[in-house]
Amino acid sequence: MSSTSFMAELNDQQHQAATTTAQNCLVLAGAGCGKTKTIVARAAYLISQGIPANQIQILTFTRRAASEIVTRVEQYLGTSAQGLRASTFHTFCMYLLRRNRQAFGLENFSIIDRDDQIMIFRLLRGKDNILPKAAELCDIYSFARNTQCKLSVAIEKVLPEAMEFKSEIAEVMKTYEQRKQERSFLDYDDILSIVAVNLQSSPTLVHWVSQFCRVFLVDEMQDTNPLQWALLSPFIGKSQLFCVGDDAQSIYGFRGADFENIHYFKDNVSNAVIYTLEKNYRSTQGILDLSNWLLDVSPIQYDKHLIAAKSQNSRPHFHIFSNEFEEANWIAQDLIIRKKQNNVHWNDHMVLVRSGYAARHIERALINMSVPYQFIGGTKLLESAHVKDLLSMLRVVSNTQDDIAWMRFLTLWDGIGDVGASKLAVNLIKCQTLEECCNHLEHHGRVPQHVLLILKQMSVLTDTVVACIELAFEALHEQLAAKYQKQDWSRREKDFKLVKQLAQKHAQISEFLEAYVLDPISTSEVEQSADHDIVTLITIHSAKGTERKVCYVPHLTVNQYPHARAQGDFDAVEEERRVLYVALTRAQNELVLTKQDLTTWAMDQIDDQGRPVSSYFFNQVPSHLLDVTIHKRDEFFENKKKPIKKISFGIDLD
DNA sequence: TTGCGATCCATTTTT
DNA sequence: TGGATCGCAA
Repeated sequence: MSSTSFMAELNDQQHQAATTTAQNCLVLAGAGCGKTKTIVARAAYLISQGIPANQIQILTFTRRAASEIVTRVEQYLGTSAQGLRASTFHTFCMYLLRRNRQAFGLENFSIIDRDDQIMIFRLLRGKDNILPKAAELCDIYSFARNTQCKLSVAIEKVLPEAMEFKSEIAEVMKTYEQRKQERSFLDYDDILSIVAVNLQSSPTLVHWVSQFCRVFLVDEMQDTNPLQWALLSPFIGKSQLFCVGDDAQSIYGFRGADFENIHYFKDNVSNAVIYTLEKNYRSTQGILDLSNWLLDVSPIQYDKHLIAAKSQNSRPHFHIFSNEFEEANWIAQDLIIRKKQNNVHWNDHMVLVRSGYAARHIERALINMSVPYQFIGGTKLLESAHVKDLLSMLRVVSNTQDDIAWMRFLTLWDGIGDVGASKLAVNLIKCQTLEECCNHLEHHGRVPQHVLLILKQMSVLTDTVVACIELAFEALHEQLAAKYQKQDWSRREKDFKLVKQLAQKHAQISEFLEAYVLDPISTSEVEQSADHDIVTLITIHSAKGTERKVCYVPHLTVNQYPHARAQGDFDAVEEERRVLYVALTRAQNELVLTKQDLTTWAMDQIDDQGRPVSSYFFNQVPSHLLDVTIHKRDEFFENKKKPIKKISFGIDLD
């Protein structure tokens, strides 16, 4: 498609935004109103106006959104958009850091992921049980970094009950930062922070960046947190800012995003022009009616009322089962029936879940019934324990100072536990070369000879990543097989093939490691090539920006929407509402909701004083918005095709 | 100190 | 369901 015919597809509002002459602007757009399309169109327009594609930087919040945009750009603009960059904030910052390490005061560094962070916190925290768990400390720390707030504020927000240990927590945080400094570790937040801090203090640096980033196109603006804003704000007046967002889809509060941020845009950017996109091209009116209703009953005024451009209509279906097993099986079966009867593609179907945990039930059913699927948002290939074990060898080869990797590697061997490993690691990071490290370990005697030999071999092969992975596998496979024998080793073993496959694209170990800390890739994404016709199982957070003809939203029970953990916290419950809103608005033609509880509605939970502390979003859903089907337990077992009776649901508010 | 077995436990979301 | 944690023996 040529870019001119692509521009012709836009409606007036989209066209106006895409061709604006404003230096800075904010596009407020509801779900399905063509946000991504407008961003792509903006890029096309700027290119047609003579701005080189490689001076346009698209920023997104998640990797998935970034790759979605890349696909759309390729689809619509083809080669004319070559050189256009679309990346997450993190990848963008890494790009800057790599291009000019000195400017950011960096020599060597290793990027550590959340697991590594947790490991450090675990070491620092010790075994005494008073302090919050390592993972919780990690969350508090990260929240404080992302919102640029005081520790006490972060504790209050993330884990209020930990307030009494504030001074101890502060001590741990201080040591954590020292430790990172000593080892040249950068955590996720450091990547953004280093860039932001340097940009703010150096106009030269801002100027340098703005030369190849004349335009920033920012997607999902509502999810930007103060740290990310600090990254963008130095460019006000230097580069163009074109930001797109929807406050009703703000679901990253836990990462420090405030859904009202977007409303402050005008205050922060003096000459900003605001555009609004209101027409929804994605869904049927029935789907939008339910979505609109969900926002309407919120105490927060979202002031959103999506209107469908589509004329065809269909009400969402709500299927109720007696247990989650039947719920999951029914979904798998329904997928099969649709595929057979309607001759549709698996591709047109998506199952949206709240968490990786929730996906398991569905996954099992899909596997049992042989429905081909990919799961996006679960445990990532390069985050799985066995792969990290293997990568720990590459890490120490790449950086002998990486004590976290040393510990992971050392604890694999018999006779070395936590304590022994950390003592050894202290000595190992004093060594200058890997050779020295190996000698030290040889002397110690617990790590097998042949493994040390392989380690030495790897050190001369740092620019042959695949060979290193093969060597590492040779060194570890026996030990790993024993370690994971009870946790389906045979399946895990296959993952190493995928790792090798990924490694082929990379020349240097360090580069390979760096790339995959930021993009650990879900296992099924590697296995299944993108054009495969398969069902997508996805977490709602990963699903922003995607759409399918038929969407299933299971687990619509009490304590799931809103989630039990959010109960009693007004902001958290409202964020849950937006999460559900995002899920509902993914569907183009059909929306199928399910839950596993035969009671048609539930009581609001009541506290000691009889005040409601939580509610279930679907408690008062007007009956005309949904078609409800109740599946009795025995029906499923007796005869799957037996007609099911329809009843009305909830209170009719008409 | 390690490593195993037993018991308990709760189970968001992403870079 | 499996993951984290605890207690105990070697």
